[in-house]
Amino acid sequence: MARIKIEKNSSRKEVIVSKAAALFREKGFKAASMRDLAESVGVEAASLYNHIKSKTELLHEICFGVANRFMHKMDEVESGSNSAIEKVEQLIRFHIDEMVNHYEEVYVSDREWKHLADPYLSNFQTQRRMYRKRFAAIIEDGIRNKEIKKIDAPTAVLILLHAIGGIESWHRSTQKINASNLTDNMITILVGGLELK
Amino acid sequence: MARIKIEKNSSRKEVIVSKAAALFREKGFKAASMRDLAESVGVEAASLYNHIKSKTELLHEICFGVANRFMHKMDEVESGSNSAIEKVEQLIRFHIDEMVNHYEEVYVSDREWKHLADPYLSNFQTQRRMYRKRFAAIIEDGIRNKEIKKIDAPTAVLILLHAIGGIESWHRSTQKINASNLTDNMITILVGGLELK
DNA sequence: CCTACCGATCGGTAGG
DNA sequence: CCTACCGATCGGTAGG
Repeated sequence: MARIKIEKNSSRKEVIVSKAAALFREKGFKAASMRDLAESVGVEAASLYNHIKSKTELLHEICFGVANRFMHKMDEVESGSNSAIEKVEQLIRFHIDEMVNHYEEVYVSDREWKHLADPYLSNFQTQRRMYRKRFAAIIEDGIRNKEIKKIDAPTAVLILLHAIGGIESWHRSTQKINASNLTDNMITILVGGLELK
Repeated sequence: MARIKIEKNSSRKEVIVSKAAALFREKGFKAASMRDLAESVGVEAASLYNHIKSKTELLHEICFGVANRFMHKMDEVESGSNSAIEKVEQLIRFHIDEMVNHYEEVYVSDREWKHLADPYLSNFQTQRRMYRKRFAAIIEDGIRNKEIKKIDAPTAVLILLHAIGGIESWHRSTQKINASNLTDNMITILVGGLELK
């Protein structure tokens, strides 16, 4: 009985977090009100607080959910035995996959993290900085191995991440064909620009 | 006398718009209050309304100021007699220049335009769509001329614009050397990926 | 999960 | 350019 209740509560919370992500993406964190969210969930605003502690808690859940997935992927890619250029392509494909399948959450964690409160804010910023450093280290490996052009690795990382994260049409192309087309174009343009000729 | 007063007012307004851009960039449009802005200008909140009509008017000024500059540059580039790849490079350099010299305004017009009210909102969206179409048309010319790889032009435009617009470190590198380094890297990575080998 | 409600803050106005 | 102030809306709580 208690077990079932916990499960019900946590799935209810997941629904709220997911609806919050959609709302925060559409209106921005500050402009989205808890009354908006309540309406989209189908309850009164006060009822939301039986499942969550605060509005910012919703933002934590979204931002760290995304950050954790990226960190785990980075662990996986780093420990693999692929070439640097293959690792870069793996990461690009993962980012695209995240944009296609978790568009709202990724978008929000990318553009609304500034509204996190401070123990979480600096934690998030640190994770972000580390992720980028590890990504740049892979590119630097590739430069040393003569797989990748001699470019500034941190700049290349920013270009890759923003190029992918900026495309708003990912979520419109849930049709796998379109997403796959977009992905191929992306890789051609981005990796084509990186590969040693 | 009247002349001088008008000039004083308009320069006062320019200061307010500029301070607003810095504040909107830092906190986001919704989270930045008119009281914050008043403090940064050095007056009481109510006094701002002798120079501006509303908070959203500030956003109009910022967004359309940027949009107009981009449109004029596009006119200039289009009417030139350079090759397609040269035109693309001109536009990239202009975007970078805008990021270095008008960071706050460009950042805000890029990420806070959603908060425009509706006659302005759709106008802005249309201008944006048109700019991207004209940019894509240049790339398509380049593809036809065999200057540029056969890629999807609209996707390439989004990649270019977001790659440049996403770099937060532009404004930290007002030292011309750093900006120039960043620019060269950018061109190498982006155009290098576009040029026909 | 709801009704009822609170204190804080917001954009903006009146009047001088 | 300021003081004084308004109505609306916000995140969140009490109590059931």
